[in-house]
This record gives sequence, structure tokens and C-alpha cells, in this order.
Amino acid sequence: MSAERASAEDERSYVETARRENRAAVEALGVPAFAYRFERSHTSAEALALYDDAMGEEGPEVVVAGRLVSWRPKGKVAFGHLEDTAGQIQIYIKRDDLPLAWPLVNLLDLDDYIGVTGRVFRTRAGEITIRTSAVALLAKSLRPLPRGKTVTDPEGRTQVFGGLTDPEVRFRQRYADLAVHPEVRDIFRLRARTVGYIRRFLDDRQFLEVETPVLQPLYGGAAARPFVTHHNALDTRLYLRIADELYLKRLLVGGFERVYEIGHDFRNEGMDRTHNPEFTMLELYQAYADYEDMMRLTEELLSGLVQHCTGGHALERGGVTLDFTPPFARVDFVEGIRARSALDVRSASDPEMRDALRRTGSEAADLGTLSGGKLQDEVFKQFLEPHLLQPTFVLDYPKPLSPLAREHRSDPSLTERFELFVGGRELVNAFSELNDPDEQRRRFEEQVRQRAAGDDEAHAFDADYIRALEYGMPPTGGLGMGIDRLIMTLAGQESIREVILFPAMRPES
RNA sequence: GGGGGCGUAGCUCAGCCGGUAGAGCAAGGGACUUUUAAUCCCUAGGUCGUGGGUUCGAGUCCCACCGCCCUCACCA
Repeated sequence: MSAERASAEDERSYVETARRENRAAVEALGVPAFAYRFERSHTSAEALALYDDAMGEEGPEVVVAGRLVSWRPKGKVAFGHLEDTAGQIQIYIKRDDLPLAWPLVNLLDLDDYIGVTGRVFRTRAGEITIRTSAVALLAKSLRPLPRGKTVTDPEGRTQVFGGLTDPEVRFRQRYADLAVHPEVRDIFRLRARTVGYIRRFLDDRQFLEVETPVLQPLYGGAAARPFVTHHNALDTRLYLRIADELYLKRLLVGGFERVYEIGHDFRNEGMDRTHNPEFTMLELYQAYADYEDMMRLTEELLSGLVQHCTGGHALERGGVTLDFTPPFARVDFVEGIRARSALDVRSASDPEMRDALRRTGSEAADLGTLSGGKLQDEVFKQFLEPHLLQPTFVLDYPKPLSPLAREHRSDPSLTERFELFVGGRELVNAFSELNDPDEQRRRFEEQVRQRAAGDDEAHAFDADYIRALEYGMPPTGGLGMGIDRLIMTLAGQESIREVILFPAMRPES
């Protein structure tokens, strides 16, 4: 529906017209369509829990409030369900119980917010219900929610006929999606619990939560294209951050030994089922730790989190049982690829890697122009990544892929870096942080060469970051975890948009 | 950005070989004082995404555009 149509009085749908007539009729009774406040005594769940069958028809009196989500007027009596934050409860309204309010009752619409006073009892049909003695209109609904018909069969299974299913409408009008889908609200409750758990986990381990700039004069910490903006007063170009990394490590130079940030990163890339232009990232840095410590911390955090969510260490996802019992499986980046492709990415030439990719049908569009680190990454994606269903650490990435990671202590062609894969998706990226300013300078210089050669995702040279490292940064382990993807895994969702309240959309025309 | 698919009532969807628009739910009127997919009777509701074209005639065929979905590319 277009905005013009929604705002044009004469083109309003007949359904909305009927609701506006009801509003006028309610106001004609002297009842405001929108109340200022309401005092309830119980939530729906609390009211249900109060009732005991020994009470018969004389259960305790409760005052509840919520949205009218079903409405079955039946002559001189009416039934409906109120939905609030805790669930639903049935209400029963009998004309003879509230003759003065009956005209108002007849003007109620589905989706109105109302408050109801009455005693709890159990109907003949067996449902615990409020026998209404007073009704208050709290907010009129002038636009019907796109709700389907929910049918519950004798075994208690529910099936919805119709309803809001169009993804475009669901995400554009997330308020309507949330209003008619309690299970969607549950995903975001799970999300909040998860993030809360992570904060407690880190706080308990003496990590300090910090906030670093979102608007940055120079972006870095990942390979991605940024969003660009402009500061008027400074008349200068600024970038929305693509990662927190370089600022957080500056804080270790400053003397904080354990820091973390949970915030939004912004990457100006395509959108699909696992990418939203802005997304939530956890990054943490721990002094005197290396990537082995980060693996242990990852195992503790995720196994504890899965336990917190499910009571066990397993997640059932798409017919696969994901087992988060530590320790997680480990596979060597180089050895893992060699086992499946006979390629040693440390020594293989670019043409050899391209050949191997072509033979297995890689469809990378610019295979011919990829080189070095980018080719190694492509080989990994082609040969190893699809096999990583169970939680698996992939360790020791080649140096060209990891300009901020420290050289491996036993192989100078590699870095001490790992990524954790779950269900074929990357969830965590971590390394022993490079803290030698001279080596970091050389890595940046190499990035600048790649940028000059056409890689527009290569790092810029960050001289201030080098200056910070020159003051001295302790040995440090660092870790980044994509929170949205974590929630996807925990909630069993295949699209990132299901776990972001307002996912990015093309503007409505 | 490439490829494929879709767009019909408030919602979910039918609509055949091109012949002038249909259902369920929601809505309006009526009956019904323990219903729960309430039931029963009646009624209304559509510029078929937009703009062109072909045709005596287009929801249907063709072209373009807009939007969404899937997929590939980029990426976490």
C-alpha cells in the first residue's frame, strides 16, 4: 500500500473506515479513544497461575491489560483473548455483568488495547478466564493487524491460516510482524539474554566494557569497503567504522589489560541472508594472552552460553546436532586444505591455485585477477569451509591474509590466527595480536602496495596506530565474534534479518 | 552488479487456450447469555505493481520500469 493512499481520507480501506467510525462512536459515549495510563494488578501469566479449581467461579479478582487479539461477540455475551508481555488470557464479558459499559463493549475492535477487571474462573470448555466486571479502553486500533487465523487442534498443535508472511512487509513493518508473531518477539528476547550473558561472562573475568568511535577519519581492522560521510564543521571526510580493532588495541597501550566492546560495524557491501550493512560485533582484547588463550575463552563462552540457553551442550539445527562440548575440533588451515586438495597454499603459485579452483568449478568472478592472500582465501572457501559443520577452530592462517596478526612462532609464513566455524558459518576470528610496531609498519606498507594494485579492501596505512604501538603494547590475544550470526545459530534462523529488529531495506518509494 | 522467480480484495491465495474478477479469513447489518477456527442469514469490498505495446478484446501475450524473493559475485 502506498503512503499517499494510507493518508488519503477518501481512499482509506473500508476496514479502516469502519474502525474510525467505531472510534467516533466511542468518543460520542464520552470515552476517550486513548487513555493516559492504566494500573494493572497482574500479567496474563500471573493471573492464570493464581487460579485453582477449588476456587470454582469465585477466583481472585485481577486487573489485566493488553491487546485484544481475538474477539468473539456472541449476542449478549462476548469472549476474547488479551495478549500482554507474558502471554494471553481469555476474557468473558456478559452484558448483565456490566450493563452500563455494554455499548462500549460493542464498539471494541480486534487489536484494541484494553484493561479488564474481573474474577478468574474456568469456563465449561475448560479454559481459565476472567469474568469481566469492568472494561477500560486504553488505545483504539485504527488499522487492523495482518493476523492470520490460529487454529489449535485437539493435540494442542497450532496452525496459522493466512497471516503476515510477505518478507517485505514483515521487515518494513516490523512492528506489525512483532505484534502478530509472539515467536518473533521470542527471538529478540533470546538475543537480549545472549548479549546479557556475554557481558556478565566478560565482566566476571575483569574485562572492561568500552566504547570507541563509530565515526573515524581512517577505517581499518578488517577488509571491507566503508560507508563514507562528511563532517560539516571540520569539513572533513569520515568513515563509519568497519571494525573496532585498532582503537581497542590502542587502549591496551593505554594500560587497560582487558577490554571489550559490543557495537555496530558498517560495511558497504552486498546484502544477503548472512550480511546486513550494519551488524553487531563483539571484540575483546586480553593482555598477556595469545590465541591459544582465545580458543579456551571461546570454548568457555560458547559452551556456557549454549548451556545457559538449552540446559545442555547440544543445539539441534537443520537435522544436525551441533555439539558445543569443549574442547572444539581443530583443523590446520594449511593441512586441512592439503588433505582435501593436495595443495600447499604456502608454496603453491598463483596459477596452481587458480587451476585447482577452476577444476572444482569455483565461480569466483575475478579468479584471473585474484592473487596471493585472496587466492589462498578462495582455496579455503572452496575446499575446507563447506565441511566445517561442528564447532571447529581453523588455525594458523597464511600471513598475507592477516595483516594485524602476529607471525606464527614456529612458521614465519603463517600467523597465529584462528577462526571458529559452526554450521559452515564463520562465527569467531581471533589472533595473537601483532604488537611489534616495525613489523606492523611493514605489513601496512604491503597493504598499501596491494591497494595501489587495485585491492580496494586493503588496509590504509594508520600512522597513529603505529605511533601507539611504538609506546609499547603488551602481548595480547584478541577476538571478534559476530553477534547476529551467533543469534542465528542459537535461534535456528537461516536469515540474518530474522535476528535484526529493523534490517536494512531499500527505502520505501 | 549477473541469472531465475514473483507482484490479483485489509491478510493468505485461486484465476485454464486472451472474452471484462473468485475463495477463506478479516469488515458491515441481523440472530445467539460459558465461546474458543464460535455458528447461522444477509451485505459490501478490486485502476489485477507502474507505463507502453499487440489484439475487436489483456489479470492472462510482448517490452520497459519499480519492488520483493531465490541464487551467484563481494563480504563477516
